[in-house]
Amino acid sequence: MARAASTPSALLSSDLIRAAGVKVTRGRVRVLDALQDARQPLCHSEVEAQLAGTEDTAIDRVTLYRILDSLVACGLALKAVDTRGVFRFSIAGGQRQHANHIHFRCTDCGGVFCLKAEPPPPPKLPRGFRLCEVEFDVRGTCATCSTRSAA
Amino acid sequence: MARAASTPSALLSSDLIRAAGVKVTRGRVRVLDALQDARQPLCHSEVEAQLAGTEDTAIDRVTLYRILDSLVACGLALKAVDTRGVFRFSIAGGQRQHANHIHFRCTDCGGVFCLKAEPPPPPKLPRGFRLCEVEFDVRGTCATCSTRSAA
DNA sequence: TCTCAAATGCAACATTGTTGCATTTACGCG
DNA sequence: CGCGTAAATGCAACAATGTTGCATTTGAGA
Repeated sequence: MARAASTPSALLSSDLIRAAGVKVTRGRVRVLDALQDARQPLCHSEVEAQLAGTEDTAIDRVTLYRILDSLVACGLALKAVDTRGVFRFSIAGGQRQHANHIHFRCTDCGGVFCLKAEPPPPPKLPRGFRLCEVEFDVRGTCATCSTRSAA
Repeated sequence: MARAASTPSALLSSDLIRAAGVKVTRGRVRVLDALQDARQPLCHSEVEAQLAGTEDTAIDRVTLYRILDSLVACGLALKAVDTRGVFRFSIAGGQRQHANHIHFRCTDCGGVFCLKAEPPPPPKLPRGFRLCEVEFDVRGTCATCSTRSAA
């Protein structure tokens, strides 16, 4: 059970969605809950799998794509491409919580893991260049994929 | 005509391929030529389009995928994902020149600039994780785009 | 020249994502 | 509370990208 009834997250999700100015639907709440429960960005199929674990009715594949895009459009989620070329979605945390740590990207499963180390300061830029964002990515194989390929 | 007969690149391509330890085939030479002529990484369809501009026979779609992967496997090309989730291929310059510096990616024009600073050492990974590659990307606007947007 | 592993071409398939359209639903309003 | 409407959903079909299996061709070493 990904989200226990004791946690008030369901309320929070619907509030967030309402505050974002879009309709509060069961599908959006469930998807946003799933993204919040996840500790790493999820791709479409992973969200689908998460929801399938619920006893609730399954969400249509296309609808899920549209829900994810709508969450991105209204600023509640972030969309990024993983190393396999698949889109992954994560909750858009309040204040750019992805600014201050390093991402490990598994080249096998495409998973993204947040390392605890903080990224080094940005280097000097050539004259006229304007800095916007710094991203420190480490690529390799995660523990699961490493053991599987070693077998 | 992407590659004039006066340039010795065709020879160079075949030499590179031979030196890489794989068979020198017309397809590999043509694809490597196309990648060398390109000033940006090309995706599968773009390489296909380039080759279609030749009067030579077209290369099969699947074969092109395999040629691109083989060039990557033997170290002659690099494979990366673009923002749309599509794989793009570029020639792997002489000695892994992308391993030891930082990339500045302009969010306006999409251009990639190589900064002279060297990336910091990789952080500690969780148990079982296997490191493969480290990438330090800085995003923002380049000098040209900065002045243009300021106008 | 001969031989064989590697490369190619073709067909079929898999995965990811999109579009069109009919139906259902959220939610503001009387 | 019931209505009306725009948004959201479900379904089918399609599009783009990439992969697998297998028969045939070819590069290159003996």
